[in-house]
Amino acid sequence: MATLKQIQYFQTVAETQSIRRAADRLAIAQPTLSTQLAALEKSLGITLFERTRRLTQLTPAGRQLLPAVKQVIAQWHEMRELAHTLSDTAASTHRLGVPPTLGPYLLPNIVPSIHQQFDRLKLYVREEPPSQLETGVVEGRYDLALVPLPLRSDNLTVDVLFREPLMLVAAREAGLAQNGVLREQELAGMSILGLDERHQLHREVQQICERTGAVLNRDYEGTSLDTLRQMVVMGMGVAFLPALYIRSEIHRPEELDVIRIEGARLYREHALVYRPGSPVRRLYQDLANLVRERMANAFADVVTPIFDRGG
Amino acid sequence: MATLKQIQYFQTVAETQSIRRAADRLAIAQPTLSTQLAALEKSLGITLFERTRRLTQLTPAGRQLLPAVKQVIAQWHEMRELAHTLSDTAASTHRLGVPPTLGPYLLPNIVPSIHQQFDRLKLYVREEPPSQLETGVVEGRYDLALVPLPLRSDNLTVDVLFREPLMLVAAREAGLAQNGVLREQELAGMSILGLDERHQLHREVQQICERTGAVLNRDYEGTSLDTLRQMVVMGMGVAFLPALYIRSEIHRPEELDVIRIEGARLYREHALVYRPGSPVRRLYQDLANLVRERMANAFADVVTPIFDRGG
DNA sequence: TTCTGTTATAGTTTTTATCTATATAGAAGC
DNA sequence: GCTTCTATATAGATAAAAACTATAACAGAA
Repeated sequence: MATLKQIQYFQTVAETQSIRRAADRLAIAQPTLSTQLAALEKSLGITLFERTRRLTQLTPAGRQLLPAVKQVIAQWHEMRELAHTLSDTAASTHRLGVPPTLGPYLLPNIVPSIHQQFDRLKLYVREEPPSQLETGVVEGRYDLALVPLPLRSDNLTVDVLFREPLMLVAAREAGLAQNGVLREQELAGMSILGLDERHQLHREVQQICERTGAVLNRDYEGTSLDTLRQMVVMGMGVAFLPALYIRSEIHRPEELDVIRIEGARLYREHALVYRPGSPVRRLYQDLANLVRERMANAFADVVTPIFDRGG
Repeated sequence: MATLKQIQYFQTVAETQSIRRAADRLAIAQPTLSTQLAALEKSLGITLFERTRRLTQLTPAGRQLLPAVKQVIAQWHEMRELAHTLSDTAASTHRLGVPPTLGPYLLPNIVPSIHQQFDRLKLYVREEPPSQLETGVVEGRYDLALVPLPLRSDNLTVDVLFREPLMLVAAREAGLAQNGVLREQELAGMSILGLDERHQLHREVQQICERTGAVLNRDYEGTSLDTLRQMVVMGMGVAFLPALYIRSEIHRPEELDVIRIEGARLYREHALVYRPGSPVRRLYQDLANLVRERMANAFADVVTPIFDRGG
């Protein structure tokens, strides 16, 4: 079928102009080379060499085939070189999925650290709703994903990363903020703005409302955290926003009050998920740890890294 | 060592996302494929696939290696396609050497016929003195050559092609031409212009002079047939010029007389030579015949094809 | 749990690549 | 013209590998 070995033999004979010398250079016996050469010629349907006693040189057809043969060998070497580079698993491009309510506010803070620690690792990042991220990982469209807990699917490995508080945000003129703190009971009956139900945050806020007696306003729903913030600024109500978003995007505290709710378990939890069978799960565990450490070092006042659950 | 078969297997598994389906498509047993895949992964030092029960999909590293693998296979197919084209020996480029006193005046008349009969054959033509042409063929710099007889080397196959008369050419005003014919005896003592001794024609004319009693003028020697003709036109003497040259280049008979010498064996003979071991000697014999036939059909009045000697 | 479908492993057979030994045939030397 | 030298080809044997069959292991579905 014309093997790679055979075409390497071909090239060597063409270079040395001698079957014997080529056999020496290839460290094989001369008859082996003769037969392999004959086999190649037969499979190609071409006489490649003109054998005389003095020297073995290319026929016109062989001469013209040689560049193509060299191309094949060159491409093959290139492939092996690439394989060698990729044999360090941290040198590949990994497809990471992130939810739109987390990715833009988390990644800018951790991607530099990742590139610092894994200098040849590349990330291909896409945003999607968490449910699609999960199926995306299961189906192989992603290699790993950041998703909020709890998970829908149970056949993924879960490395819990950190807990992110949800803060109540209100317009300044509402005058809700005493000293930036509100007691849980005061939430009862309050009208809360949320995202539309395609977002995971919709359900999270809904559950908080059920627990605290607040009322989720379904008349107006935001399509992104930014529109939600705008709705609050315009005085349409109050909303729960994630701490990392607030830290990233709310730069004019004069317009908005950010209020911590005393006593309530108001937070969401994020995890890194990947297929249990992934041959590079060690790398993903390392990445998870890197995220936790980065959170502990630079965002301890905002989020709570979780080191001991999952994985 | 990472064989072509293995990387084809790799590609098929990547496409089908299943070892079993790939094995079916490749018409091999599934365990064979599993084993070969494992061998490839080992030799590359990479885990290429993430095997689950449901599907077998590429790892990040495998995904990035795939394009390189496809390149190798594509190049290989290209090579085989080229080989298929070249398997028709008449589809190659053959290196043809010609002497400067024949090539320019013969080739324009036969190359079209060659391309007509062997439509995919290509010729790479170079001019050199006949002695260098001979060694060129022996040493493999040429595949075949047109050379004048007799040959220096005896280890070449010789297909004699045709006999080309040498005609005496004189300036019109010399008044030598009776009815375009001169008797051999009248040459005695005549001063003949010739080419310099690097040309084969120098020796040929020298022998004619010795035989007929003419005198070769060594004071002025031409460097090409064209300069020799100019010398005759300028009245510096008379010269023997090959019939094919005369037919090609002497268009103004008013300036020059072309004279046939009665009784003298005034001609040179041309042959096609190539290495006896050449695997395409059949093609070269066909080419030789084509030249003879072309000469017989279109140049019977100028040259005499030789069908029965050599080859 | 059992059944089903997929991949991996074990053991065997077949194929192919390789070896050693030797034949063959030009080219060079005597 | 014969012998010798050197290169390639051929023959037969051996080793390596690629293929097969049978079966184990294992996850997901019924």
